[in-house]
Amino acid sequence: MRILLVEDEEKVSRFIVRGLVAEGFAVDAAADGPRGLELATTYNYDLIILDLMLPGLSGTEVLRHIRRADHRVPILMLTARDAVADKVEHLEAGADDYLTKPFAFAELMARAKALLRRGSVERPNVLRVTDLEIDRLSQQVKRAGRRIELTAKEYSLLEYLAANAGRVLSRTMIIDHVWDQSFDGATNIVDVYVRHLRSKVDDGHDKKLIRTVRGVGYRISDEADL
Amino acid sequence: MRILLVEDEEKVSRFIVRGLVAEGFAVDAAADGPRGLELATTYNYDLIILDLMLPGLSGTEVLRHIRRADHRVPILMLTARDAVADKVEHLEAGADDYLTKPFAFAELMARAKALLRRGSVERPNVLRVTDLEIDRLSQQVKRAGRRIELTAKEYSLLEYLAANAGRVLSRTMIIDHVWDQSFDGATNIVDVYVRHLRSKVDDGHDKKLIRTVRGVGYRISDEADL
DNA sequence: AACTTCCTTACGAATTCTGAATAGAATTTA
DNA sequence: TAAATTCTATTCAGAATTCGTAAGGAAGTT
Repeated sequence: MRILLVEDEEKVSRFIVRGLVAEGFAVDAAADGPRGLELATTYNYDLIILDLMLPGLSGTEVLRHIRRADHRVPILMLTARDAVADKVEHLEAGADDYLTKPFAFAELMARAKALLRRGSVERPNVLRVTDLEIDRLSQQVKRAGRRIELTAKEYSLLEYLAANAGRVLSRTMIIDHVWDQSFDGATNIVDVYVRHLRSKVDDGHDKKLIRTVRGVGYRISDEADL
Repeated sequence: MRILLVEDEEKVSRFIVRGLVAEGFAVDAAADGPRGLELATTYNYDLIILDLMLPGLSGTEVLRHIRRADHRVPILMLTARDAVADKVEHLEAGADDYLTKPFAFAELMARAKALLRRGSVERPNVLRVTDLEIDRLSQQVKRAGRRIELTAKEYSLLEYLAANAGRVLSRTMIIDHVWDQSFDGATNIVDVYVRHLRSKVDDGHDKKLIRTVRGVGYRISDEADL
């Protein structure tokens, strides 16, 4: 899951980014409006968190531009406490929810998750592929009942594969979801991490779950062949 | 434990805030009705202390709005009036208890604690993690029967971890809960306090209770591995 | 002044991330 | 079929990040 944060106050930005990353999201941060708009229109985010008061280009304008480009990405606005009148305006302009500063991070997280849930058909908390079990809340993974220790990136990749079990995911799509914008060029990072995952998830098991689809990408699946 | 105080008289407000903070609560104060209502509906408080006579929006109205939003948070009303009729009216409107000014702080505290206890099916006064015991009322901590002296911050951190035993808490969540928001995202204050706690709680014991979950945060747990 | 508490800073250690290099497998072409 | 080509697997080492810890300063208290 990839999130864009557009926030000029560096302290606040770092604070939020840190929390989101710990929750397992890939986060891009922009410190001003133009940069935020550029990122928003260049990449596909699952959620955009947008501060209203920005230098360069106001959050309001960024919001309008994004919506004009017909991006349906959920947008969570951050507003100053006294801008009550603004709220209505922005919600009409296409924001999906708002939060007044200062706010507790847990509150931001709750609203963000609510927005992320909204669009998706159903977001089960536990993913299962045969004897592989992924608990999204605690970010814990088991295979055949045994706990598997994964790093943040490994978990993020496995979750993405498992959430799309049966479908082939290209390296590009994988990078897009699991890594942040710094990965544009040619890299074999996906291959390397698939290797890591296989050694932890498949090695020692008869049934291999992570499969290569030559020329396309990777797929996790319990089915014999698709 | 988080308390919202809505009180316009600054002297009274400061007096109460100071007392509550000394008792170990995290307190937000609002000086008028609209601000109080906004805070009340935005965050989850464990208790709201609400003055009846407020500028902007009366306490009565704030009370109704909160209840209309179906918040079940306990509400303790403060008023200078002594009219029995009012009491009934407000209790019917959803207030849980009532205190007439002037009052002794001890009495406010007693009623507040009573209200906090009442709703707290899942907020036991004593937290236990194996041989670690945390008494929330006296704020006393024991490990293996031996008393442990903690500073206010240390206690607050430990209590938060123990209240969420088994769950991983991110640094951001911890800062949010134990410190004020708007902390520089780059600080390692949590790490430092975890260190303090470990030296007092875990050092000298075979079983380490406070665990690091790399890339995510910290967790207190007695289970071998979760 | 001595002590306590809170917080920052700094730096080494440990772990994770990443790109590159090489080996190997599958597919296509000759 | 053999060779060439394309794609994937695996390993490894340095970069980057994260974590643990010590030391010390600021502010308040005794």
